[in-house]
Amino acid sequence: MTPSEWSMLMDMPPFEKMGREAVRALIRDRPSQSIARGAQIFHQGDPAETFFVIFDGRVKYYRQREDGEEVVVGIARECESFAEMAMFIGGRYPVSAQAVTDGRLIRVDGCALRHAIEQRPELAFDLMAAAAAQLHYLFDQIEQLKRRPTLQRIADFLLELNREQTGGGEIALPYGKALIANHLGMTPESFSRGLSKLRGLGVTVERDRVRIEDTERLENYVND
Amino acid sequence: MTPSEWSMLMDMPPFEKMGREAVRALIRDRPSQSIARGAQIFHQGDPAETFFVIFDGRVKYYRQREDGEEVVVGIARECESFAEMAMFIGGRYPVSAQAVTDGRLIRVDGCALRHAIEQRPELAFDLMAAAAAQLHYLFDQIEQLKRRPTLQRIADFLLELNREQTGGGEIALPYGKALIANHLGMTPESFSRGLSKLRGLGVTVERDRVRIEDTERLENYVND
DNA sequence: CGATCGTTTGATTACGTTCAATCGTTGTGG
DNA sequence: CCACAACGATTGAACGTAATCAAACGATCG
Repeated sequence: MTPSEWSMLMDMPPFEKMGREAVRALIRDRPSQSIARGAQIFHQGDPAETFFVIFDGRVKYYRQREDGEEVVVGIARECESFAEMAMFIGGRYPVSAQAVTDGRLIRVDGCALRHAIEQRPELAFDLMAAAAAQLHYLFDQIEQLKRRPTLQRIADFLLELNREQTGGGEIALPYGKALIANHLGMTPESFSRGLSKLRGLGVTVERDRVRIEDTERLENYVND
Repeated sequence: MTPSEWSMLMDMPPFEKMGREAVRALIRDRPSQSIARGAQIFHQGDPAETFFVIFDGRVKYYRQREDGEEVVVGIARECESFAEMAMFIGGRYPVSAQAVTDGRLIRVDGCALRHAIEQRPELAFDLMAAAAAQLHYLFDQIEQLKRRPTLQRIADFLLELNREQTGGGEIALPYGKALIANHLGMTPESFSRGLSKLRGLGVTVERDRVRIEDTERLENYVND
């Protein structure tokens, strides 16, 4: 685990409140590990004994349907943790997780975390805040899926990416378009066509680079 | 608060682990209250100082859009708590809540709950389990919205209701069809037409009574 | 009885999916 | 180095599903 990974970890709730020694005890013998694109991190239904902190890369979590189709329900990025809550219900992961880029992450043992909480109950609040944020995010997603057409979902997604990145209208799509489409709840074809239509509102796409001419315009199209 | 309400409360996590005295302290001066159909319980964006336990009736929670349209993201029923997590993120409710039937519920003060957790950290695990269950439920919903046509969503809903109720194929729809339609992410018209189509699979509808001739058949239609 | 609300039914439209073909890039082996 | 697969993305045509708009129906209530 590199010094930068340490500092990343120590800036995150709930670790920042624990102090260096406690965190060291928490993750003791588990070093951070490199993960290759496509690597399976866990499967839906696996016993959930750990959760994860991503130092680098992206991880999709998704449900696997009987017919083999995947439905993406979220994508986590560096500096985020995920599956924190799985350990508290039936001890099984409710989704599968797979790396969509090369990256690095660390596993945190769930039992150790429980012990830490029992000793310092305040830590529970951080976890609950994370859960609440996740719930909030899913509410958003449901609202979008229910009442927003594909074009607006795409525009929303681009604007959100823009906010996360430079904010200057120059966007790099962080993963393949098929995955984005799945994430947004549409087919790759619809996503592609949607991007084309957005040309009419000052959006140009080339490869995985997207350029928004006028952020304002797109925003108020989205909030029409 | 009636004795039956007390026993309902004392059978629920996290209260059952707290003991009668602690629970009494937790809800001290707040009696349970009757709620009329249509009563607003809280609005999206309101400061979240309490959460709720429903003794009787149903409560929808939903997002309010700028254009005034409502998008239902969940419906809670008797013997369930809701909004437990809202207090841990920004202190604002992320959704609005409204009673869809007459009913009774009780407010539980968030600060008092926090103190209870600080004294008995195990309680946090119950809350986290509730959050995890909620997350699980929302994952399900997203999967359904993304990949299931209206007919299957309707059939799923009926089968789920059947499981909750008698299990014998006789179902009473617990609230208006327009609300069910919204909950399932479709228009009332589509819901109505869907019910009609299900006649072909042995489902008869009359008023708010639904009868499933052959549960098996419907189930394996859903899981085709 | 007439008014209102919720539900149903009908006709039409629009949207997004599906199926299929093409294009462009990347990577591989001859 | 080039030819050729393999993959991801795009484009096109046709279809199907659900939304929309509009009207009728039925129950409940004053």
